[in-house]
Amino acid sequence: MEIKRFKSLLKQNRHYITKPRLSLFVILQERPALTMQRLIPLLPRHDQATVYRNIELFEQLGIINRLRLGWQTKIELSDIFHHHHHHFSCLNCNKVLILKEDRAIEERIRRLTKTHRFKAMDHQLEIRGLCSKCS
Amino acid sequence: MEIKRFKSLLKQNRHYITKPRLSLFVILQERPALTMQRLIPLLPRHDQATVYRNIELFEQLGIINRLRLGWQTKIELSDIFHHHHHHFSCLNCNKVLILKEDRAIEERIRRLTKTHRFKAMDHQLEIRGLCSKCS
DNA sequence: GACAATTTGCAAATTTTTCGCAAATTATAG
DNA sequence: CTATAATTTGCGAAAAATTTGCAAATTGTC
Repeated sequence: MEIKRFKSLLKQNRHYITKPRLSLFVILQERPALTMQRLIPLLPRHDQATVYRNIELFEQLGIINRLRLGWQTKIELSDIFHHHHHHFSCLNCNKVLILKEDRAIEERIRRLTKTHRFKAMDHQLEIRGLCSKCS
Repeated sequence: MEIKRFKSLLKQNRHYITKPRLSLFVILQERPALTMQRLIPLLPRHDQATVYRNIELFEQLGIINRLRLGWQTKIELSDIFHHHHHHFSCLNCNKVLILKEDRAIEERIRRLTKTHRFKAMDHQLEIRGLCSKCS
């Protein structure tokens, strides 16, 4: 269960396990990349300030990533909780398609970071264009 | 001169070549990825509404890209005007390093999009972590 | 269960982005 | 070069998005 790891991640960092945090996590698990505007109404029992504060916290803890996909900034669970993947976003219909991780690319990235002496923590690849329906 | 191509791109799309647009373009050429907050004060002779409107226009025309680099959303000229490249951003000092394009990755991406029947227009890769100074 | 610490919800403030419109600027035609 | 038509700008104001302060509620610890 991912939720277990979520909880222990909070504990490890001395944050409380609260209802708003749990619901937020569950929603993020169920849905693909979401904008803030879509996310907030999905948590009607909690204040939007709470959502903002927890999204901020989750980002700091590496639980989520904020990505610019197409024209919008969206939020999604990070690789710790989802399988690592890349995105294809359609500039016309705004849909996002998940591309599963590609060995060759991953390997190449690992090399690159080594050469440059970075300590890479994660990476994201977005391909933008038109999906099969829109082109 | 890039500025020539910039102008003809505007013309092609029946937009006027105006002073605010020219200064905006020049600034974007001179600087690496910028946030809106940094960009606006760099154009003190023009209203921020004008900057917003033109950034919006530039994005539609593909002149710029908005990227989420590290914790911030930044703006930079697109591949049409810069050499295609990728980003490494440091989560500690917020600096962004440019990684020049990598043949292997590019090739792999081309394959991927073919397989999925996307019409890919561009793509971006961001590697996040700690730079050599911060790690 | 009691106590201490953190978090929440709410209202209000702040920041960011957008809008309407008159005046200025730009392109086009003569 | 000038007149005309169309677009864009600057400004103030509005709207939207995000953050803050603080009392009350919730959570973790003993």
